[in-house]
Amino acid sequence: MIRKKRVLVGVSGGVDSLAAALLLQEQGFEVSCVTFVSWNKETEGVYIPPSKADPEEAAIKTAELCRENGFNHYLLPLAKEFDEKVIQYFISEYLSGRTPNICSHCNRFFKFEQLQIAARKFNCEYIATGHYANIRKENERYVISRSFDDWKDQSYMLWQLPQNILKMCILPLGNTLKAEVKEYVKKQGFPEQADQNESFNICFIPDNNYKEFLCRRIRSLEEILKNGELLNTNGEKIGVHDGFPFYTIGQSKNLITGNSSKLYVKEVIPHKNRLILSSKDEVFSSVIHIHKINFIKYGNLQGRFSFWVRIRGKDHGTQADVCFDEDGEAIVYFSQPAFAPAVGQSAVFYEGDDVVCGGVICRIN
RNA sequence: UGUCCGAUGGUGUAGUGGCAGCACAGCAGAUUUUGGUUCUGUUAGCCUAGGUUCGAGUCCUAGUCGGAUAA
Repeated sequence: MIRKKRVLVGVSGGVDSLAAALLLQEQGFEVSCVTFVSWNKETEGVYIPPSKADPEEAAIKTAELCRENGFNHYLLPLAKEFDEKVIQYFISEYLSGRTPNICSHCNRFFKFEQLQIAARKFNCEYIATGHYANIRKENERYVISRSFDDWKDQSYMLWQLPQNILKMCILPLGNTLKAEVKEYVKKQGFPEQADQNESFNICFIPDNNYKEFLCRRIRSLEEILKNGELLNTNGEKIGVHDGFPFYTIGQSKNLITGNSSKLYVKEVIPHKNRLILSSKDEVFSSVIHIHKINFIKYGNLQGRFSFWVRIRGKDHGTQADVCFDEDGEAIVYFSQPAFAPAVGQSAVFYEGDDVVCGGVICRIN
């Protein structure tokens, strides 16, 4: 008898990863599941509101659910790794005046990497998640492309994945609509999971207050940085702010200026704890620089190309000319100015539905 | 000191003697595997004391505060 192919599915307790596991089982895989406990009550700075489930308890419930359905299930406590790879990065980026694309970073340096490590350990040749995107092999390369469900597409968050991970990665939901996934999970006998709310926001900041998180994590941060200057584009002081890490380019919330029209953060100047504000028109940029490029569809590109570029998750994209240089950096010339590209965010390049490559925005012109 | 001008939510402003509006900020929802954006809803105000009037943010008088100006 031919041995079934083994796949390790990262399950969070939500609908999508559960659907992925069930679908793979239907397709004839031997399915094992793993749940990471990325933080717990003791993790510094993480506050779990009373309304939210304790991550350890939630993981145990997920484990029970999987085992009841005949899956192997492994529970991995990875709070230390998560802290080192994800939370530290998050903090240091904000303290440097950048805006980290934390999900994208986590997928690369924590989630998929740990899945790969666990797969080796548990003797699985494939890994899988409930992400909405597709992976196919073409010309000896593994190519990520947009999901069939245009609205749910998560290919933007996966651009950093290296070929050796993509090679062993299966995304079973790439050709399915979210509504179908919910229906499927319900039919399989999990109505409770099917009706769960979408996960959203930064996962380790359940109340979505990242300012409070930073302040809990770094003692007296607020005290040191309060009363920073708000300047207009003429260099005139028009107010004060709570500290540069709590703002990002394009932001208009939480700016008390007394100005009668809406103002947006145009520039963050960390060493002076200063924010430059302007009207919305002035926050558009035509040229951005990117680094830390990861090539997906083709190997190293050199020279000038025309691609669609997305600079945030829910961005339909902008046509742009991209010039790659020899140092692994690139300059992006948008055909139409893009609103509020922020240093630290991901720029992902598409050719049709395919992800060509991505990079981290390092400079705005 | 005289004269003139002004005072309306936290901020900036509209308001023929007839229901005090608008914008920005704030707050609350919606949306969202990142930040942010966007959308919807909502809190909150006539400097004080008199007077005229059926009725005063509006007209009159005085005061308080702010600005301008003259010596």
